[in-house]
Amino acid sequence: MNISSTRVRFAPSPTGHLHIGGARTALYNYLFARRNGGSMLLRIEDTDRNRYVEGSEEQLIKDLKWLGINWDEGPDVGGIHSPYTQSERTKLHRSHAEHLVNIGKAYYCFCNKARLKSIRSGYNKYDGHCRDTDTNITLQRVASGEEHTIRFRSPNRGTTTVNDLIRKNITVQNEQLEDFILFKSDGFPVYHLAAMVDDHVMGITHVIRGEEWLSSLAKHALIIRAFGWSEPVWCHLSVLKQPGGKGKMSKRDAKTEEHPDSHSIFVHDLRNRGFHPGAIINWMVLMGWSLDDKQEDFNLVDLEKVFDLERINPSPAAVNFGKLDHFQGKYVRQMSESEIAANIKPFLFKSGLEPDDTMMSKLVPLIKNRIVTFEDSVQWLSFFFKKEIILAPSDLVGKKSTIKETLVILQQVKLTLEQLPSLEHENIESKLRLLANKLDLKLGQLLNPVRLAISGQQVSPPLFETLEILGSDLVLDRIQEAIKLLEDIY
RNA sequence: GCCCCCAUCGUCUAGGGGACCAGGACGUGGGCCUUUCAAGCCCAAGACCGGAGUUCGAAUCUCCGUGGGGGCACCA
Repeated sequence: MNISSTRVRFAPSPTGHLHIGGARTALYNYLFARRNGGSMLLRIEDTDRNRYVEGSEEQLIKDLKWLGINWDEGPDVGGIHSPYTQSERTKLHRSHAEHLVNIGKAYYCFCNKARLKSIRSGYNKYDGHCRDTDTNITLQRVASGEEHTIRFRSPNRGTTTVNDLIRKNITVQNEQLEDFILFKSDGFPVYHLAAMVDDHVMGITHVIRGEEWLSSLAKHALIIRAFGWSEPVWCHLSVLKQPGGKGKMSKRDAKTEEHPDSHSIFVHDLRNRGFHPGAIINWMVLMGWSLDDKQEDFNLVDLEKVFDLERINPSPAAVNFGKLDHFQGKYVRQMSESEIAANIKPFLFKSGLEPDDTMMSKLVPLIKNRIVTFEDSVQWLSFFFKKEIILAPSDLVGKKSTIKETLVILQQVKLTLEQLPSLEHENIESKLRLLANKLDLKLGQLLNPVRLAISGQQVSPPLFETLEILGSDLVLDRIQEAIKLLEDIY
């Protein structure tokens, strides 16, 4: 085994759905590991039993895999450092906490929550009440089963300096630190201890995580130094901000009047909306990282070759859903038509439409430049499948037109189409162009009532192809229906 | 209240003392194309947070403001 090779981890807590902030952290870890020929681990940090959400671990794994982010070791695939679920490692954490007590770097604390609450009042730090109690006494109290925690003995003078890869040296005054808890009275470790122990034992070389950890970085470095271990390379990613750039990205669906182009920040919602994982990856990777001033289109394979921690931008990035749409549209346009068909199908079925493959192969070319998400296909195509379409007669009449004119147009078009042996779009086009000419109308003026009559919509895929696919029975029926409606109000 | 981080077009960013009256992308406005809507192509508007300092020279280095963000638990 090459013990010097790069090892990174994504270590989420199973408290809810994966959102794009977490996904982006996972992505950066994954890419960095692949770039360096190293290993990526997934570790579930579930030491807070109160916040545990049933099923979220499975969902998280599903979402990551869907995005194409994989790992070499983890709770689902195992590995030489199993288990990868933190709550199953508490014995290890406990023994490490006790070791710190033995070497004088930590101590048992018997203060109850009521007392802590009373001394804290506001932002006061722990007063060190149990810090200097005689060891023989504390050991006895622990042995007798008295409820206790283990606290880290923080230095109260001097400074602690830690180096972050993209932020350089970060120095804190030690007097700012308190004797924080390493091990809780419920028998579980606190994150600070558990993560550092696991990272060390699992051979993690680079810790790439969110900015929210920056303020406890000194604690983590102090723990590692107390054990006498060497530190990983630290790399703290900035947070993601709301679309407008004001405030932290919020978990609620951000689609509002202010941000009409917004989407949910949860990966599984994006998936259900019909986004392609590749588009999401391309979009996410650029929030806080760039290669240069030339290339913005990347797929996972590209990124695995060029991703670099040094080019991460430390300043917070606002989420821009418009750009997600852009990458998604681009993705669709470069996909093959059969691929698009395969992606669209589930959405059509979900809406109760039942396309077969030959139908799909005719339809996809008409909409592939018009859809953004795969879900969009539903509104473009549903009138092809419905038995009846709902029409308001007034919609049939264009703004600059009259009921009479519209009626004439529809009647003439119907007549023209009836005379065709079969509906082929080239043929329809030449005949209707002639008709427009004859009636002294622009082609658009002639076509719009027809579009409405057969689709029920102001906008539709290109009309001539649409008529061909619909077939003459349906087309003539719908035009006749529209004529009837107009006659009723005329 | 205290600590820490960050600061280039509306947004994502390039830039790392002279190559910058600051480049690209999304979005926006306009044009071309056109049967609607798109797609595509072309054009345009649009930024170095403020103030000191260092320097022959500052978007770039330093300091101070200001603004934004993160954190200060027997949460992660």
